[in-house]
Amino acid sequence: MARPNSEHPTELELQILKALWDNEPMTVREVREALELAGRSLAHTTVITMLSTMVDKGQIEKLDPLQGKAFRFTPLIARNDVSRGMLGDLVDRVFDGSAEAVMLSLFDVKDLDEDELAGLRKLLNKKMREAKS
Amino acid sequence: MARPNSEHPTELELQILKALWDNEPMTVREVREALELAGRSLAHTTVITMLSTMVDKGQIEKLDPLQGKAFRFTPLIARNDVSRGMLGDLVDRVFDGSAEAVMLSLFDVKDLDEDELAGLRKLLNKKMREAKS
DNA sequence: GTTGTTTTTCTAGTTGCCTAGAAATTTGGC
DNA sequence: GCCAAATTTCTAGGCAACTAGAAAAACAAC
Repeated sequence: MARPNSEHPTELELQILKALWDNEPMTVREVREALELAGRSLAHTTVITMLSTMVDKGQIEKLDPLQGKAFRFTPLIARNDVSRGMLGDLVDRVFDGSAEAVMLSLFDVKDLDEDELAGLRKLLNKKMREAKS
Repeated sequence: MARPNSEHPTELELQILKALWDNEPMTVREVREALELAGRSLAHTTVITMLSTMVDKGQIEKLDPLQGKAFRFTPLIARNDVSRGMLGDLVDRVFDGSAEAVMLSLFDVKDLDEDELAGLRKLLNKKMREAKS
């Protein structure tokens, strides 16, 4: 019985994607340095292995070297698509699809001050105006 | 921030917890049937193994049989704590802690109608009134 | 073209999650 | 008490994610 295993990036894949989204394309060495800064120290070969599997999965693309010898990598999937997908998955799996439940938990998770709450309401109002047309 | 238990239940653990939250305590057989209804057919022994490890992890508690021979299991962790923890984790990991980004994605994830949006705004207004005191 | 560095390929191991069978135990029915 | 059925214990294995070393290949520089 195969696991449902949604096609969301794993934790390390996500960290790598975030680095690439911020600054694409990157060489293996650059990715490794970015991970180091993010507090994840990995061997060079480990990063290579990860990038290879991510290419196999179609998450990123391998670009030929410009002048040197190092391949460069660039993301093939969009940040918004990934975050939307992961949020949607969580909403369904944990909150049984209830947006209200998510919102309530969100209040608990982060201690939002008045300004932030006002910002959220602004978003909401905008969305409501859109919904009426 | 709210990050006491960084150990989240796994997917199957979550499914079992949801069954228990809805209807505790439950025997192994009852849990297995609930999982079956949820579309996850497992061998009896598999369910037992899972429940045992969940007891070891402190997620649930094993209660002695009442009249029969079957142990009963009841959750030790609250639904709200788990969902809050998992949402908080996602917010940090994927959305870099931005509640606004979550909200925007939430609009994309679910096609909320006017009533649902109104419900969300109601929640928000209530929260804002609370924030002022 | 030889040397030393960087990068890549190949290979392999560890861990956690999930899976379940065989055997042992317990219970209910007769 | 004895047997069949249900339940639990013990044990084991597969897979995905993550990790990285040794060896090979590519390159820069002389």
